[in-house]
Amino acid sequence: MKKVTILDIAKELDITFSTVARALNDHPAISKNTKELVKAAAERLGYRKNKIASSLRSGKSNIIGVLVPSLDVSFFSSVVHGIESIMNQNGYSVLLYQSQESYKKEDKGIETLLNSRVDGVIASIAINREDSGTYEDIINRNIPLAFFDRSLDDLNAPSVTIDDYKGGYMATEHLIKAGYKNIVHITETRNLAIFKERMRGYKDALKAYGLPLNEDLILKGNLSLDFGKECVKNLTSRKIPFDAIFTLEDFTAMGVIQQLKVQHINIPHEVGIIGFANEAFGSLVSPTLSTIDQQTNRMGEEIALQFLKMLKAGDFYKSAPLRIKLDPILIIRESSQGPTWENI
Amino acid sequence: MKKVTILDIAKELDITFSTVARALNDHPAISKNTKELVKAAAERLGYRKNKIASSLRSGKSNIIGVLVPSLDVSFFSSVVHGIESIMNQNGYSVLLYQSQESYKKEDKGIETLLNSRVDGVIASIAINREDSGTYEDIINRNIPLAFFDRSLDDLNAPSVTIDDYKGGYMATEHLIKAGYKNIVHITETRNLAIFKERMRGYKDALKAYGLPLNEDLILKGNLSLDFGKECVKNLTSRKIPFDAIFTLEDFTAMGVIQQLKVQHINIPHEVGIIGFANEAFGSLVSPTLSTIDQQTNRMGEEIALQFLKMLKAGDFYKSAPLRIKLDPILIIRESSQGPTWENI
DNA sequence: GTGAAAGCGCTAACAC
DNA sequence: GTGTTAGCGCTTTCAC
Repeated sequence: MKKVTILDIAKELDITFSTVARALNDHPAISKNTKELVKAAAERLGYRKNKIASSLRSGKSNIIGVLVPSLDVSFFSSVVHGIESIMNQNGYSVLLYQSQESYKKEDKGIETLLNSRVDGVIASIAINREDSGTYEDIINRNIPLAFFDRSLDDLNAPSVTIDDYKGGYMATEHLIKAGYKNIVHITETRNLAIFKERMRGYKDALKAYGLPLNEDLILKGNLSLDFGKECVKNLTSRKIPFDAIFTLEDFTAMGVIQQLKVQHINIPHEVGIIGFANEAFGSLVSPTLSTIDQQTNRMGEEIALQFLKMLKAGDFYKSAPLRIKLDPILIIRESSQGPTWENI
Repeated sequence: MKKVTILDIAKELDITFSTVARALNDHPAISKNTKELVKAAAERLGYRKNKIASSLRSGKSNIIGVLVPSLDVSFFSSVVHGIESIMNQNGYSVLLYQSQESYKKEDKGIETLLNSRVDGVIASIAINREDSGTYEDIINRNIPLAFFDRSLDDLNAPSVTIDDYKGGYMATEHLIKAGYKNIVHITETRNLAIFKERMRGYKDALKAYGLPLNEDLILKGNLSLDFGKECVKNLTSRKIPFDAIFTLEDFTAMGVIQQLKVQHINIPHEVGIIGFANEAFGSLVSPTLSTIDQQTNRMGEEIALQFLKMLKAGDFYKSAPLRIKLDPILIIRESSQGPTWENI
């Protein structure tokens, strides 16, 4: 099939290509009759508008760049799912880039997106990012930028995150109310605001309920199922008393559960557990895992809608950026039903 | 920041813009000295190549379209993860489109990708697609097309799938060898080759081991956790004897497990179970779920590499398309350890 | 209501 | 080794 342009349609109908262009774009000054003729001819010839040419000329690509650490993490793929759905409904396409949790690849990604002349960028930063670096380029070029979940708050860009502080607080408060007293928190060594916030929530909840803050009960490492196991081994071998664990995310919690089972420590009666993120497996494992839901789909949709507003508004960095914090949702399952044996 | 073009660099250095263009593209005929000067100036002025302009002129966008049902399904997000990683390493970007399992949205997606002048399309078809429809447009335009997992074999396009027949056979064979005799298969009503193949494998394995094929033991519905539960209720209420279940995918298997537990039927001694897909939760649930791994990351990488070959080769539809079938991997866990109580 | 013409920022063929 | 020139297929301003 030969590629057909508006010129071919123009020749076919013996009118000029500018009339064709206008007809195809539903320009008001074109008669209904002409429009119909043009559209019929376009269909007949198998015409497809060349978006590249129109982007070059108009300066708008109708593409937005989405930069995430990795689609292999369900949290991100779920948010991207939401973003693409909404963007798609509004006439935008999504150009995807994964940083693989490396700020270097992230910088390369921003460069690629910028070169591709995306109309905007939605991003969630890599775990090892130290400075705002290349992100500033986006702002300097006056291209809309928005963050979700992991944001750079120094930059004047809007963001949609969940309230991690509140999530940490809720999780800890739930354990306290369930009757647990020596609550361990497992967190990350690496420097990411969301994890710090969760820990801050943990600490404040303890304080609010008059429980002592014991630094021995805060364990730091690199999140993973195995790290969860290690933590349990570590605590028990050091004979540190504890009756509940709040982990920074669900996989670590799962490691904790597995190791406790190995050591025949009853969940939830001897040790209560709550994770964070509401991974799919939480409702399927035994005992089912209490957790904090992050409203991933809602986050994707919310950031996309926010972004569309920005695009319409035009002046992206004039006013203070909107920072939306979604409420985390406490999901209580079997793993934190309370130490009912404690009175024995 | 004003947008800077090769013309600005040319003025700055008092040379012509074509020299600048060549220098930036590392053209061999340009002196090392000039190249360095140009690159330094580009850096200094904050130049970014306008990919849109270069795509328009060269006819290559260096973007490939990826069309999948939904990123909310871990199988697809995992494959897309692999595709993007490889493409990215080879200088291509990924334009993402989700069909949401609707062939209408899929058609719209193909149109969008074609309009965006992607250099190729990698797709996995929607579950309700009946004809090859718009996919033919891609081929007619001589744009490389490749499928993964769910393909349209009528079209002359390469594909990477797993050998679903073999997977079905392996799963069934495993149950037989473990000692189960009355093996149920739960499959889909909707018409998708991959599910039919799994069933064909099931049937052939029974035959190969001299077990009778009982149509009562083949249940059809819409895959879901709830459907798994229903199947168990259905079988037990109709008092149909069975001692193992092979489900078309893991979530359905999970429903089966949950319902068997409710009815206090022991797994794996009274009933053995194997799923399909190796979802993340399989190793975390209790009992851990035997399943068939689909090599998702490998599939993504394989299809991407295959695709890059196509792009280099140039003549996309001249020869018979390569259809790569990856071997499924049997993963044996607790849920199918065999009916050791049967001898009691 | 339609036509004419310019130009978006590059690539690449042809000069010298 | 570098300059000249002609588009790629649209959008958009200015005519009439």
